[in-house]
Amino acid sequence: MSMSTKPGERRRRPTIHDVARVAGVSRGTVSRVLNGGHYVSPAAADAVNSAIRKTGYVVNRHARSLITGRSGSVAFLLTEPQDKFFEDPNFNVLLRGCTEALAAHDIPLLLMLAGTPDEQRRIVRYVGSGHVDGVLLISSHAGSPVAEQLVRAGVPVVVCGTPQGTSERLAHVAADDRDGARTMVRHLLATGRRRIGIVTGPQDTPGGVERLAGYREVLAEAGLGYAPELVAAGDYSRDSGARATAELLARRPDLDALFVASDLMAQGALAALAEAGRRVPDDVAVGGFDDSAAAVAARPTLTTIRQPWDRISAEMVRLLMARIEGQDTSAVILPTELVRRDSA
Amino acid sequence: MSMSTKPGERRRRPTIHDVARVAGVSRGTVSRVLNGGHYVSPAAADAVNSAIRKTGYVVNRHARSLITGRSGSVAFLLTEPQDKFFEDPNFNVLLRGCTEALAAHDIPLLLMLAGTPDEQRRIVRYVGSGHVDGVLLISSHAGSPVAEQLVRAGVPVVVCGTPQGTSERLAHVAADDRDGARTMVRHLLATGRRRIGIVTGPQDTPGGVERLAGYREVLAEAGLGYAPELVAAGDYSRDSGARATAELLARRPDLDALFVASDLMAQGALAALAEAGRRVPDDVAVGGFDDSAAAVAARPTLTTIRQPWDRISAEMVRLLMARIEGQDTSAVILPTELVRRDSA
DNA sequence: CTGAAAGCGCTTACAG
DNA sequence: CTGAAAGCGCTTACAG
Repeated sequence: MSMSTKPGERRRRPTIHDVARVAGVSRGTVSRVLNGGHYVSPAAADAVNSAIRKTGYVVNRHARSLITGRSGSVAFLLTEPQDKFFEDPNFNVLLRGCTEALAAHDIPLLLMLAGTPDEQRRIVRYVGSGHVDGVLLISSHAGSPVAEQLVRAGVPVVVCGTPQGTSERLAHVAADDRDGARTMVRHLLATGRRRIGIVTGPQDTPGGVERLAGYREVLAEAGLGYAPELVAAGDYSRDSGARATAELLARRPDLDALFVASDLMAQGALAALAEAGRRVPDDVAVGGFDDSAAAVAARPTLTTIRQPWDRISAEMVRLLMARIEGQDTSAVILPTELVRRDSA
Repeated sequence: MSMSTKPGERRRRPTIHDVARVAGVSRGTVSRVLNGGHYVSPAAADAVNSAIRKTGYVVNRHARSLITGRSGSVAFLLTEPQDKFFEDPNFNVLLRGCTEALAAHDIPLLLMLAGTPDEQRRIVRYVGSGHVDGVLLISSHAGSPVAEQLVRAGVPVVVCGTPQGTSERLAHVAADDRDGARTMVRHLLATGRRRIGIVTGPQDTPGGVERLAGYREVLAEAGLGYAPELVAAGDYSRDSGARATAELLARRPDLDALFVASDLMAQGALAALAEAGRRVPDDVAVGGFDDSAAAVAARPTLTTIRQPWDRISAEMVRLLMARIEGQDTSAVILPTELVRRDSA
């Protein structure tokens, strides 16, 4: 169909020069049409557009990026094992939200997975050499060195969740974990519960630490004190929620409520409670966290704390775009909300 | 720490020119060190390497790509709604396999999601303008126009699964679906079953069509003929497997075996059979397809057809690399294998 | 509104 | 082994 393109020989793609020749204008004029058509006569614009169609011209982004210093794309970077995220319904919502927010800027999102140190090296090098304009960094664990490496390389970065330790100055967007936890525990107290256990997230994640802190604050405030045997840790997976709950029941069979630091773990908790013959919420009230798809799918449906994922993703993109433009934006903390369903 | 970098003013990154100056060599020599160090004296190489460290130099990939015509990255492109894939354990395995196979070439994988026509346009434009060297295209549905658009734009593409219709000439890698189906149905026959139903995949997907075809072939070969009321369609989701199975049971309560065209749907089928009070495999034998994590997680564990995902991903990457090098590679069909567990 | 020209940061024959 | 030079395909002041 095309003239003598042997297999193995890539057809030379038309350049701006070919378009200019066909249109009978200079390359500068073609470029002006390509970049918004300002300062171009209608006649010239028409000629160029039809020449573009005739030649099948597509801009060479490497050349453009070399000059503008922009790639026109943004990375959504996961620095943890992929399975964990794909299992988590929050992740889906966040990914979709960011994709949509970027689409409004006509910017494609590139999802990058860097679960192993080896992959992290590769990705940091790739990103650091300019192939994206910025990074939306998703990592449940706080101390990841990737964020700092990227920042040091001069890449605009916005983190999802509150970074801990030295990297506190990173731009980030997060829900108010501690306040959400307080709200839930107050709700459990308000329904008359007094022996309230907690299944926490990992203690090296901000959500793990903050939600536990909120729980302790409210119990102290209610004069109930802190009982270590009412605390068990999960890793945000469904199974870990079941395991931790079984543990708590063994230690404190008189448990009358459970605050579980994620909906997915709460699903596991419900399974463990059913296995142990406890009725929810009659015997044990259960409160989750996230208001993810898992909360609605659970039986009974979960009373939970809503994280505003749509706003989180929108704010992440807004902050990142601002950083890319060179503004020195910092952090956004968003409020949570109690969602009452059947479990508490 | 660095000299007068006001916020909003990006620090000028060191170029090859800076490195050359510090090292006291020409830019050509720096470039040679960067590209493998051939034809460079040890002394010059040392000087360059230490100058790179001193300046914090990182190659500008746009400039490099402009010359080499290569971006050094590959896209893993999904042209369907993301949830569907993330729910599917096969997807995880395929993604990991491709990531690893590319890592051996030191090439980062860029995951791109293009579920909506709008996103597809954006991604096709982005990819077509040269930002990746090739595309691994994942789509359960056959007729996606994305593949042809990419090929027309001159982008090397390898498809997972057998493309249907006009795009048959696309390079692709697939398991032998039809033969796998034949193997499973023969196995069910060998265990004495005679009223064998099937839950198919969507009939606009190659797996949906081919696995049904294999089922029909073996039944014909066994002289059992084809009973339309033994056939129900699912969409590869767990729920659809449950629904289709309930339907079949209503139509043919005397069913004694079920071939379900994916493990995930087979999990749904098991749930529906349990609900209907049927014992598996005593009353109804169940055969799945994929040998995914779902097969081992199911109760009873699933007898299934193993798709060699590790080989599929390895072959996809191999074909794509060959295409990128300009070779005119075509298709690879890989054999499947019966895996016996408890359900049949 | 338009063209000629400089230049983005690299790689790669080409001479030596 | 090394340097000077051309050139990849674009954008963008600069004159007109």
